[in-house]
Amino acid sequence: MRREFKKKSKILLIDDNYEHLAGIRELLNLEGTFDVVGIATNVTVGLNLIKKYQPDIVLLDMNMPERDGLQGIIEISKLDLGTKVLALSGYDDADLIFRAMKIGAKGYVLKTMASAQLIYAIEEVLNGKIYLPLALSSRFFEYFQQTFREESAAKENAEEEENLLNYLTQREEEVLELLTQGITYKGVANKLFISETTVKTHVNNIFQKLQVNDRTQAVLYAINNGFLTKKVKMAV
Amino acid sequence: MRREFKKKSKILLIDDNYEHLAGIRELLNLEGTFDVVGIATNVTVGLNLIKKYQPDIVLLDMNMPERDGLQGIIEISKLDLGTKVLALSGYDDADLIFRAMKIGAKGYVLKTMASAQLIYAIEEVLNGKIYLPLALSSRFFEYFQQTFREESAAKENAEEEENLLNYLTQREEEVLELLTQGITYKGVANKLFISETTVKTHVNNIFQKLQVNDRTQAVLYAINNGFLTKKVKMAV
DNA sequence: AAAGATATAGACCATATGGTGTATAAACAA
DNA sequence: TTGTTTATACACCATATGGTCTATATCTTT
Repeated sequence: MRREFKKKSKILLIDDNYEHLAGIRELLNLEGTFDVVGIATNVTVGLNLIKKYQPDIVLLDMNMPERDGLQGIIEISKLDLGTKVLALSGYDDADLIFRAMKIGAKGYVLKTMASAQLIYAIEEVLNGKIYLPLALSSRFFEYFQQTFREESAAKENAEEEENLLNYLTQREEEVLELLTQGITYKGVANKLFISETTVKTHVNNIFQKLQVNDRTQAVLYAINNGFLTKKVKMAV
Repeated sequence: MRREFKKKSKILLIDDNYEHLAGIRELLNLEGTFDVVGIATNVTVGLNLIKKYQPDIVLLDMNMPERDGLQGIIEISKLDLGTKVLALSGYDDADLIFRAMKIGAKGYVLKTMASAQLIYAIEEVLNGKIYLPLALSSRFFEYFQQTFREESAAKENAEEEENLLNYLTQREEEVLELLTQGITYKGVANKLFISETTVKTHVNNIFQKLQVNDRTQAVLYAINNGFLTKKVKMAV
């Protein structure tokens, strides 16, 4: 009796176009190294099949009515079965690609692409890689950079204009930090082991420096000018 | 006299390794379709050459001391000459790739890659495309998805646990919105054409519903629970 | 018709907050 | 040594804020 050394990878297909669904199944069966454990024409059915058969990878059509592909990716990842999702779509819509990749698709291929490329994509994803064809990654990056361009432009402006927070002394920063937590003067005094009047003095100085005239505005200024993020800031 | 129909693309090279610099220059000169207008071993000199020669594309080494590659990309884009930047690096450091692409590099290639691939990358970028070799885009996406995984996990939690903001009435929301702008009760009263005591009543109800006991905490709750972003929220 | 939710508004009181001025000790810079 | 900055602290006072209760007019829902 022959032992099977290489277990076939379990694949599940979800696509509202049944013709296409059947076509891919044929293709994958012919290929021989895959085991198509199920097909579904909508996400709801697909999810049940995934729970039942626990496929290694799901080929998921993005352009479906009702619960669409993006939602599908989210639902599948919520199942927490480690199922990999390879997104399929008829169009190279940059926004769709971006969102799909962002929420965790392991790859994205067009239906118009050669079957060999689909097979390759599936294999790459099964090997734990993320696969996005050059043509699509190009679209992705345009969108990606455009998205961040505005963001960084805004951030730059914010950093260009002088930040009044820089004038605060060490102690004043500590006080302000506590204020941004909604703590009362008395509370601040206790936390810092100083008297309440001292806190008031610091607070007044903070108001002067930030050119505001009450707590709320000071807190808002701090939040809007990166006071909190300074300490946490990702190096992205 | 022969007319030149295809103008050679102007290229500038920046790399602190002179050997490598000279090597690439040779390669590009042999290729014949490029015109290497300058080479520099640091960003400062490079910037000056860019201003002088206005190259179409800059090959920029990422791993340089002092003003490094990332900073270089930023500086170049600040010149606002539309100069395209192709990042060069010895390593496939995911973080570096991610950051370079984020701040606008048009491509990223490894020094170890075949010269044909470098030429191809340059041509793609010159044609207005963004080029990231499959091996690198794969690294990029791993990092990209990881970065967003935590973010979306946090967001999901925030949305799962019931948001006390949902209990606010229309009017209370209006009042809260004004509070988040640091406006005083009297100010709110004037803006909404109601009496100050009415504002106080609303505010007290808001405190009850949000389970806080002062303005600052209410504002913080609102900010931390997407009160403001609800209206602006990008669909990213 | 009755009950409930909402927006309005007042009284009363306690406390928190903000404004201004003054003062002292320590650390530091000119 | 003198002047500056910083952290500390208090007095005094005005106003803003918050807590609780009551009350009315609409409007909706049952």
